[in-house]
Amino acid sequence: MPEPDTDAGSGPRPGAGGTRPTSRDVARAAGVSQATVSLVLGDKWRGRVSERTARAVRVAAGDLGYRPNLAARSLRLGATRTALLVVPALTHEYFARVYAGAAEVADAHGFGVVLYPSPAGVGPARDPFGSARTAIDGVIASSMAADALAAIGDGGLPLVMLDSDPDVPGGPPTVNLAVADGLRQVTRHLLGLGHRRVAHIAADVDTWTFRVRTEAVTAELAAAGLPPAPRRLSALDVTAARDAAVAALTAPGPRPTALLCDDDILAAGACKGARALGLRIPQDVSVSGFDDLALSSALDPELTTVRLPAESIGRHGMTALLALLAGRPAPPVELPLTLVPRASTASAPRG
Amino acid sequence: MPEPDTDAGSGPRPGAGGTRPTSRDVARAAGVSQATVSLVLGDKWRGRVSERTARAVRVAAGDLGYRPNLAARSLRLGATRTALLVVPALTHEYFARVYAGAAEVADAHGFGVVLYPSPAGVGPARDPFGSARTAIDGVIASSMAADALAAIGDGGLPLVMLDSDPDVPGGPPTVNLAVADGLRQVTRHLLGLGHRRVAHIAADVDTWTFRVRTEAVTAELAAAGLPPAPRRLSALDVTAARDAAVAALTAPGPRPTALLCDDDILAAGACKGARALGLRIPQDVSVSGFDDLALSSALDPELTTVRLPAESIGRHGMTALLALLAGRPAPPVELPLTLVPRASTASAPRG
DNA sequence: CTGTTAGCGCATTCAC
DNA sequence: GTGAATGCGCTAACAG
Repeated sequence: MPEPDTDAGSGPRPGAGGTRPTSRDVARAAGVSQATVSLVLGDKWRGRVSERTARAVRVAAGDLGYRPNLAARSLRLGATRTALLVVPALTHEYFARVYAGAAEVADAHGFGVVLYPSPAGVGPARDPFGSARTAIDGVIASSMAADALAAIGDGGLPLVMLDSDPDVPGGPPTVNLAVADGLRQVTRHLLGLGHRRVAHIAADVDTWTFRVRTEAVTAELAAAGLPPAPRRLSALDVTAARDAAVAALTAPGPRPTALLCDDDILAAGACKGARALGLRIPQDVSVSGFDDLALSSALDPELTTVRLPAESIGRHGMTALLALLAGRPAPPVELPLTLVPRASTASAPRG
Repeated sequence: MPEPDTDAGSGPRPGAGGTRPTSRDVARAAGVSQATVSLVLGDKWRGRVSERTARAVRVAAGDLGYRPNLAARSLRLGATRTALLVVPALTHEYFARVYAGAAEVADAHGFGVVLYPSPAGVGPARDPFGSARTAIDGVIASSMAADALAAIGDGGLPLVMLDSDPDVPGGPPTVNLAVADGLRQVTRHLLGLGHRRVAHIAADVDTWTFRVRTEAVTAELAAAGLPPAPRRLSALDVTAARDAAVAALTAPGPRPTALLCDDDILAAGACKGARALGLRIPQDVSVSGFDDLALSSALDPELTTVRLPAESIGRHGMTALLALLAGRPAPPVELPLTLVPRASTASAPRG
């Protein structure tokens, strides 16, 4: 046990064991009333409390280690200044970055963000108030499946959707990535390198973001006068992607010269699959990813991929939610994506 | 203003726009008093409320879509049933899994978990109540630097440390990984393959978990009668690790035949470095990681690494915190680690 | 300029 | 077995 810290002059113990100091304690210590304390610490005393008193209050509060009781404040205000960020998988680097962005602007506005990892993307999310049981002022939902939305939206809470279908008529405000454009960029990149036989390794996940990817690839190939890419569905893990890539590369007919993958994880699997068949990347087959995860530059060769402004979408999402909470409208946003060409794609082999 | 309720048979709107129903509304709807509602929904009406009344209450509550106001409940109970999980980096898969484990047992006990990503591991964490401003009953801190702990520990809140020095005298309860043993296993694995010149690519991070790794490697090599491994410090990213590996492999003297890395990320960089020098893995040089991230099997060849029971440590951490909150002691825990031999390590080349 | 008063929604005594 | 009263800590009205 450490000695009690120097109970010399400095006053009562800061965060010590017993009970936490209340605003009344601060008031007593400063020789003022509770209301004054509230005003001073709430930063709304411009012309109502004397400078001297204000300082006294702050000193007393600091001395006592006073922390306002959030529960009481929330109860009184009817708001918690807390937003819930619902993500399909916390394990994914992308969502961590979305969180960081959201938390940043939240913080600047005195808001907090708590995470609710919706179980496995599948099925309607369980009660968000079970796991992240904080009282919540609003919800930001990222990349959610359609039905999962229902469980959330029903909460009657202000809602912002990230990376989700913006064309739902009465739907919530959305902040989106220009996913379609991103895939157009990849497709054009591959076409520009002379690839004519491109296989699409697609994520087997039924969310807007992945549906759009398939459409974009198809449309862009059609625009170039090419037949639709043979498509292989794969779960979002390396092993499944590996198998999908092997299947794509060994299918009857001429072998694809490029594997366009919905995601960096899939691309990692695709690389393994190609190599397992003795194919070199990018000389024999080009592979492209999507997301620009740390993974994409950990691989060898580094992945050509598309950078997603994850923090930015988080920031915009929180900004939109704040607008909603303030009764202002939140116009839809679409953020541009940039192609990051690296070593995993090269000119199509001749023949 | 909505009409007073009960105009149509089915009753008032569930989660509709206006105001949320309170327990008093439920009481009125069920024709009982507020106290009865509280008892029924709090599941403590064993012999105090009649079965019929209880059902009526539950029906009314369901009908109205009643949700207890957490703020009010917390205020009354003096506890929030919420724990704060402090992690140095949310972007890391490991912490996501720790969270999942903690959330699981929390959920089973009616607790919630909110995350606080302590900025960049460096410097004392900023006020945890700024970002995750929920009221908190206790804190679980994972893999924190020593000084960051201070800011947290001062909160006077019950605290459990994960993956941190268990030998601090008056320190908080700890739940630990047998990190030292894990590195001993790796070291022995390499020695068993005939490697005698092992370089250590170490994380340039001053936390307990990494200090222990270095000590364990050193001790194990000494036990085998070998000189200490040449050590290269690297930031926890692929590029830095690549450079460190190149430096290690091109240092004067005989070339190391194995790179023992503190972490899978470092190992990924090490692989790139080795390959950049024209060395094959594992024929020319073996590389080992630590963590068993998804990355480790995305690489080619797959990494020999050590699996960390991340979910388990999260579960144990929450369990310990619950014990603390219940006034019970939380005995220290140490979880075993298992070596996962894969393709990135092989017999030392002769010569 | 400052103090007094009231009430947010809930869980809990204590009467009945 | 049930209802009426009380207070958690805070902030927003008003009164001085």
